[in-house]
Amino acid sequence: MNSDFCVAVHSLVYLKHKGGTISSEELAENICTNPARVRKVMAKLKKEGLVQTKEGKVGGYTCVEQTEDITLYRVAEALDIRFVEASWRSGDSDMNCMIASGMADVMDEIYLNLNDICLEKLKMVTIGEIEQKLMVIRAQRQADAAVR
Amino acid sequence: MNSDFCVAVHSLVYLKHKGGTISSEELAENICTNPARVRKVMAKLKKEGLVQTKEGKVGGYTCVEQTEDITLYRVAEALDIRFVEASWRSGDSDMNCMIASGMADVMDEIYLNLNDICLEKLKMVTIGEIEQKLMVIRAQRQADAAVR
DNA sequence: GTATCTGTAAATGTTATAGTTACAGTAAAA
DNA sequence: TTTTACTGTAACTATAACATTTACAGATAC
Repeated sequence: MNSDFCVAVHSLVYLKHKGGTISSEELAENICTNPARVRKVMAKLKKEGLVQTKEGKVGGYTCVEQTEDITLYRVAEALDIRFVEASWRSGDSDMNCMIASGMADVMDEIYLNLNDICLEKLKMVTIGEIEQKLMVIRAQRQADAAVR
Repeated sequence: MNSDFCVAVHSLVYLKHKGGTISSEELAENICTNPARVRKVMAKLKKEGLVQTKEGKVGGYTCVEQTEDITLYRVAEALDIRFVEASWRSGDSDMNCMIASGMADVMDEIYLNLNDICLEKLKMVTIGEIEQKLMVIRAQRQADAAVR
């Protein structure tokens, strides 16, 4: 699995938290990657209406105004992420063997099924929740530091 | 995700279906990979008692006799497979930013959670069921061919 | 003792993934 | 209207993960 999903989620949390219009360079710096990669990922999010973009000077990315929170499911769908997938397939459909000829399809089906379960689970997680979780983590860290 | 899981499941189905002792070379041929890879995977299955091995002449691998069927969960555990995992982590724990410093951990937790769900699901799938599914597929193919 | 297997490691190819560079198109601002 | 600072996108390079190949020590049947 490639990590575009991380880039997308990280970007969305950052946009939501900071507010306003933010460039691919600033996002890339925070994510620790390069601006071109960020732009590639964000372009897909835009296509699905999860962010707004603005070209030209003072351009960048902004959160779409919305009452409801974006789920990670929508992010995954926008990027067409496959969480569970095997690039390699065993056997060969041309072989004259029930197992060798059918195994790859059976495994693909299993992986597809697992992937669907993951997507379903991600309907329960939102960008807002992740932002909150990060705030809690920070608070804990500060509390720990104060004790020392 | 590497595809050792495919190799393991394919091998187990083959062993169960054919019966007897089978060499890594025969398994590799059916799976369409190389014997060394098969042996590496099978060694882990042996460690967890999912197959028996025999070295020397007339050696090879055999199904463990068992009343109950092996679940794919046990196979995944034996190989220590991570179905959902990102090799790449965004941000940097040393950065002075709540998001950049905490994001990787939050994402890891999400992936770990998804992985657990997948494992749980695989408790519901057995080697025997896959064997049966392959037999059904073959029967369908033969029926289709007869009609033509 | 020889043949044939497993177990394992080291070296090599191959493919997927991330990074880099570059440039056309767009829009604000000088 | 020219400059500046962005996005969008493509082509190329670097790196890391993955699979293959080769090799050989150890085990066991014949």
